[in-house]
Amino acid sequence: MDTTQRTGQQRSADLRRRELLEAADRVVLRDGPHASMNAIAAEAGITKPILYRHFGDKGGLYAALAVRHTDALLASLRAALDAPAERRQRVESTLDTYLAAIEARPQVYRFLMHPADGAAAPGDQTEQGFDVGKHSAPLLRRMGEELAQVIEERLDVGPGTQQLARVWGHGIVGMMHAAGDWWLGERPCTRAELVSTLADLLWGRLAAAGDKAGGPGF
Amino acid sequence: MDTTQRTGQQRSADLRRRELLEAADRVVLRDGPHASMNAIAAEAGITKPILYRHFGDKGGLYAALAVRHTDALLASLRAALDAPAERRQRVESTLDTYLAAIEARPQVYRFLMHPADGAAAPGDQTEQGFDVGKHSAPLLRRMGEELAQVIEERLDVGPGTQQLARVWGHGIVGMMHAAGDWWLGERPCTRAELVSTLADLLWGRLAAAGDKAGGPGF
DNA sequence: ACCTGCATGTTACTTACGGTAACCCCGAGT
DNA sequence: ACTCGGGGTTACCGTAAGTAACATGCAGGT
Repeated sequence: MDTTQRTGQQRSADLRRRELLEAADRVVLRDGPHASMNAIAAEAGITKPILYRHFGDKGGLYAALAVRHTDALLASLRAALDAPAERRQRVESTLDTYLAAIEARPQVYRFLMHPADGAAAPGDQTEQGFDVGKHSAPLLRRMGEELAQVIEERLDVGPGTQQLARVWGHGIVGMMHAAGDWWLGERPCTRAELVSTLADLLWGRLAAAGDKAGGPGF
Repeated sequence: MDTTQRTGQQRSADLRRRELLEAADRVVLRDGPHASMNAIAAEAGITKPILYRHFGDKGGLYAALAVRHTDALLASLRAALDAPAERRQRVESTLDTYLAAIEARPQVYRFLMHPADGAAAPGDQTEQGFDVGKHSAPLLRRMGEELAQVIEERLDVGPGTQQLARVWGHGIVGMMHAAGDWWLGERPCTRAELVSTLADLLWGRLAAAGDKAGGPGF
């Protein structure tokens, strides 16, 4: 086959793939992460085997979907993180960007945080341990690494910066995630209040606070 | 039926339930969260319907299992949190207790962090939104609330303490969780180093750090 | 002794879903 | 006219959740 033809086929295949992803997106956003391959295929106007030809298995499809959304969110976060402003301002802006994203499209959020679930084939277990320590959604890991890199590049904390940056990166992302998840479920305050309170925490207000009268102190 | 007989039956049922939970525990710890009801029943020396009679459905069984382990872990954490010592010491001790627990029994950790997955019955969806904002494992929520309560009881941060305590509680727990998960997977440093670095983060070292030379600062 | 009530247990089934094998159709190239 | 490859379908398998109907064993009342 010559180059032109091959390109044509490639293009067509890529377009098809995109259409399928769009359809899958609609279904997942409508039915949640438990959407069946049949449902997705039906939404796309085709049948299961085609999905499998394109994505291998359910994990592959979900991974492809997740990468799209994750890339988009990470781009927004990078923008907030790179803006020219004071550090506190930037931290608040990044937190707010993340929270605004999960608030605007909770379904996407829910989907991204859900681990693939389709990794453990029967009888695949090496030794007796399965996939310990890989619970977190890829999105969290990627955000953690991204933030770690920014911290390492920009912050001066003496020796051991690299290690510290990674710990802090994952830690801060985890803080943001957990607080965001809880907030999204209960809505106990405005987004701005949440952002400010979290930034306060990062700014050491926990250490600075006084003990409450009467107790042995916290 | 008179009281004696009823008590006897109740006791026996409770004992049976405990035996079943023990068996389920063994299987889940051996095969991971994907353990089938058949496997669990086999381990207990019985068959499926009995499990269903006792626990309703798979979610029920898993919830019962999770509560056991969660209670145990929370008890340890409370102990560390309530020890008579300086605040920083206590925070570090609590972090270390958590990390030691997930390090010692990663399988349990993995299981606890895994959402039940068996909540979405087909056709149960109210409106078009499913269970947005309830992604986090029950363990995380419970730890967050617990910590929030301690903070609120012990810390003096002026007005709005209650709200702030809950945000911080969930935030700190999330930080601990994400950092712990990452650390458990990559083991980039010792547990003590991780604890110390995280405590540093909570103690405001992020805000206090200087900008790296050459950049616009973080 | 016999029947009744009830918890305990079983086999065998249904349903749903991920994944796959085998076949089909149609347009392009020779 | 003929085959050849890509896009598509039907029909199927294996597994696992959940259930219905049937069997068994042990109290207690008559």
